[in-house]
Amino acid sequence: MTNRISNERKKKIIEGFYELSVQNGLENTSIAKIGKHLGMPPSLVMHYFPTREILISNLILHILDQYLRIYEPVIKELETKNYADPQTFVDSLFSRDWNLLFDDGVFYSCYSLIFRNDRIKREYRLLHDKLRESLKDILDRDEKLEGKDTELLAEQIFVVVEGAYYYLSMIDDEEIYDRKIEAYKSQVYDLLRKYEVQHL
Amino acid sequence: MTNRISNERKKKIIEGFYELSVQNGLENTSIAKIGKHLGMPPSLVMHYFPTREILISNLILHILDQYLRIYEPVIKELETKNYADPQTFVDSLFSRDWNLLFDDGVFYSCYSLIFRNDRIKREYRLLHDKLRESLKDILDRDEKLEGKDTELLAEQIFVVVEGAYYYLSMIDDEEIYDRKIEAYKSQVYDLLRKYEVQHL
DNA sequence: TATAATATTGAATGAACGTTCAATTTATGA
DNA sequence: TCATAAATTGAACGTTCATTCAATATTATA
Repeated sequence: MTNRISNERKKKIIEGFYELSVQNGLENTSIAKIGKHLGMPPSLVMHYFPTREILISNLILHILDQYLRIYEPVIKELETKNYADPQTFVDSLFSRDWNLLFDDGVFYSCYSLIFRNDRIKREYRLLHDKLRESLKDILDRDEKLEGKDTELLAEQIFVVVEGAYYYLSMIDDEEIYDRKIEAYKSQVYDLLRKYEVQHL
Repeated sequence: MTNRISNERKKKIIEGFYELSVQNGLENTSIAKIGKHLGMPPSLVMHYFPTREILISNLILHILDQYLRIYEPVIKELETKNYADPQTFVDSLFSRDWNLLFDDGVFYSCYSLIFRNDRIKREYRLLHDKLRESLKDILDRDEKLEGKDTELLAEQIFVVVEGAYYYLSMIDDEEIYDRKIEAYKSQVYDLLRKYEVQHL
């Protein structure tokens, strides 16, 4: 392959960028630092990513990709089993596991860029809409929700999930954290129940 | 007063910092730029805020202060009238007005700092807890909610509000924006209704 | 009014920034 | 194997950064 080396390098650079951003923050991670971290001159970094803006843009694609990947196994499992259990999906949304796989600091740093960069805004929007659609698909397979506005329900569930993690990021105390996450989870269950009951 | 000039200067500097951050982003606003913006040498900025870190810390206090001030009139009104109408408060939470008074870009930029700065995290936490307490106070005055877990209700309402604005920041289309905000509002109304009904 | 404290200036610092470029090494395809 | 293209190097660019400092102007206090 002509561009095998190129692709590998690009991947390594973005990963290095991500790692350093987790440690020191996005705004404190320079091209020179990335180069040093990977044992290459900054000019090589710029050979693959001509400007810092492009570099950041690719970092964001990487992050959004990782984010989507977190949901993948759950979505796949539900698809192969061909059995849709919304509760399982909701549980996985609130599971601690994937919180460890992902650094919210970098995610929110990049998120804050949407306010002055329309392309980043569009990419972020796309990710969130994809996640909502995935949930809608799962909800649509639940017979108890037949004929219901599952799009709206999915939206409402994610609003709770996203508001929950926004606030949870400020909580250090594990006990409080766990208590709150249970409260949020039951808030989502209530939503599900409300929709199920409605057609009686 | 000995430090009248000092206080005025400090205020002006923070306000200038905020204004430039709205325009160009927090990470692109340097001490030199703040000085130029206000017609003073950078050394004067540093005379009042010895390091950039202190400057940012004060910017955050300023932002949190502004944030709280948005809710103040509503809270005051409800207190003086001594009549608690949760719905009015919820409406004001979703009113477009205060969205114009406040720049979410700077707010989220500062928010992203909580992940690597414990003091900032604590300050952000404090703000959010204050807001939750304010809502709880209002809910407690509603006889229909007597004996209910209003603390939990307030928490659940804010989770929706915060999740809502997180997602709404990605929406440019006014029509979609308005439609979504109505959906989120009724989601909160449902929460209120659920709690009211429960004791029947 | 004299003195001490504070506010303000402007020049200077070295470090780090993103970026450019010409030269060199390595890999690829004919 | 040879030519061409891609990968890699290292030095250099001008700019901006946060910060320091000594000197001067202004204000407050006694």
